[in-house]
Amino acid sequence: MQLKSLRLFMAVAETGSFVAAAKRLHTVQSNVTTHIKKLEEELGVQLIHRAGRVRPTSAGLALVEYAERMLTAHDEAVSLFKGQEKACGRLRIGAMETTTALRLPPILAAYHAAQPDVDIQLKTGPTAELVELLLNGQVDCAFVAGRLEHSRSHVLKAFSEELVLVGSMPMTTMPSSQALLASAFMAFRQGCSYRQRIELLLASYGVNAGRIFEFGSLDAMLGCVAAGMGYTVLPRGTVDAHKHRFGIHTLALPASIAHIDTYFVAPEPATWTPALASFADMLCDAVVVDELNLTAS
Amino acid sequence: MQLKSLRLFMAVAETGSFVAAAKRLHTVQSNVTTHIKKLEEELGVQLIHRAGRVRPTSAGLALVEYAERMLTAHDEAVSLFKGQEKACGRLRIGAMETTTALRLPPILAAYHAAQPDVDIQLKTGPTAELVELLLNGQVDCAFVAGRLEHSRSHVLKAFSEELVLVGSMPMTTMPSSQALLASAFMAFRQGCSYRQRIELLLASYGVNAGRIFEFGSLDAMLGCVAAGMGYTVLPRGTVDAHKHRFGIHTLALPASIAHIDTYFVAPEPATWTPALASFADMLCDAVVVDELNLTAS
DNA sequence: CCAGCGTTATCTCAAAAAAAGATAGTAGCT
DNA sequence: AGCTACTATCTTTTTTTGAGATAACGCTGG
Repeated sequence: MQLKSLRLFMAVAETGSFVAAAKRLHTVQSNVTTHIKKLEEELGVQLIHRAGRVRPTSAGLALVEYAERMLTAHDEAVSLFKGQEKACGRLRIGAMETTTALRLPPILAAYHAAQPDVDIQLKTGPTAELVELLLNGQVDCAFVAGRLEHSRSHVLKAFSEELVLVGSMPMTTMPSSQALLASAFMAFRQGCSYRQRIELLLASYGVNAGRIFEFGSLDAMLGCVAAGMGYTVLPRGTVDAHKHRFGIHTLALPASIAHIDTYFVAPEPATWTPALASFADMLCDAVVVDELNLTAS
Repeated sequence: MQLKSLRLFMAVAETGSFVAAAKRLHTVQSNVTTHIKKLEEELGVQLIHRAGRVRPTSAGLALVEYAERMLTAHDEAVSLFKGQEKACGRLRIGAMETTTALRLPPILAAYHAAQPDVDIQLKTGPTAELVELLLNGQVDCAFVAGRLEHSRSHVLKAFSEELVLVGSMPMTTMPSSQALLASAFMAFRQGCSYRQRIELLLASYGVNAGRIFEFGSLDAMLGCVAAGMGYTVLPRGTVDAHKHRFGIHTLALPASIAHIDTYFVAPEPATWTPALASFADMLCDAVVVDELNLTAS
């Protein structure tokens, strides 16, 4: 059974004429006859009354319902990829907790305004997990810390973050090695790239990674820091946005450790759905604008 | 876009291999490549990741949903016509009021027991209207009084009825011409074949069709006869079934007028859905059994 | 009842497409 | 680095499709 045959069949059913159906689909009457005949042979039943008025038989009417479902699904699939202007369908984004909290809200809002028909799904997790999700095709794109080693991926530097030490008390200098050793550190669960920085930081002070508590959410983590449980390391922007709420304090870290980039990663552009393509487009523009602003200031 | 290509695409998506997909659908790998490639060209997007593991891209996953809808609809359509054993779908039956009341209930019950997946739709109307519905394809088959003149139709004599005169008082002889002239007659609405018999009956008594009241339902009609409004003419079986309820009385009519056959009519068998085919089969058997019973007794 | 008109079925040929096999190229694995 | 298993490409054969010409059919009006 071919979709082409079903289209011809529907045209015959609607126009009540083989000639008219042929004209509508830009072909000749003999082809309509052949296609209908083939459908009839395939299903073992006469689909069209030829005697007198040309119209669908009972069997034909029954087929109409299924043909409509098939053709509608086909048309929708085509318009998903070939539809001009508005994208539709689904966009699954993976992002780190900190990116989700600070960077994503305005981006997603802008995207939703531009593409209201796209169903946005957001998954949060540490970098390593996000990379895994991306490679398994469980997300369409992701925001991760650090360049993806994988070749054949589209990578775009999205945001630059400055990591700061976060504690419950005001700090002017780095706490002593002993103080660090005595404190707990809060981090996202295994695979978080910020966690590596914490370990790097502790190592640079000659301290072995001591107690590291794992958290799944930013709020819980900051809450514990505020309660004096210990320290954490987070992007300055993320902490600033929550400073007042939690009553926490920050200290700049050495540049070598502090600077971290967030990248937008996705498979090759050739594999993108229109929804993803327009998201990447928007992001690219936003980043360029961002960089211009930085240059200007 | 071809359904065949979509099947191959789904097989690739499921098996994660072009070779396996080819094997599953009994073809060779090069054809799988060609079909997928054609799909990709048509939609302007890469559907399958070839590097490393073979798996659907984001765009491919989006297509999967539509492909499933198309292929499911296709499979259902095929099984509607080619499905062995149980028929499914819809069966639209047209029947006269009297047939519906007396003959159809046991038949429909038996059919529903045999084909529980068929959605039965019953339309009631006079013969002329039913013939019209049948010719317009608004019912799949019909029970009508009198042979259908139309050629290219499947016709089966389904039931033989004996018409009787129905009145509110016991009758031993035909009412006088004057009594008939003074009385009203109840009939179904225009197009009812029994109504023609009433007029024939009156004519044979030299009486012009006087007042004929039209009814849409059997119950209403018998109720009015019982109330002494006048006479009607109906199959004996139909009246007998309601005699006690209404307190009405019958009188045999002359054989020439009394005898009337109900036919099962439908388009050519080649146009039948499996649901209609099994209904006609059942009916045919039932009629044969009926005739054997009559012969035996 | 028959001729004329419009419609569908059939036939034919050329062109296009699909299927299958052979081969080359590529990625992952040891 | 070489082996293995996979996909892409190329080629040939076969099948299918599309379009035109023509025959057959069924209405309709005289």
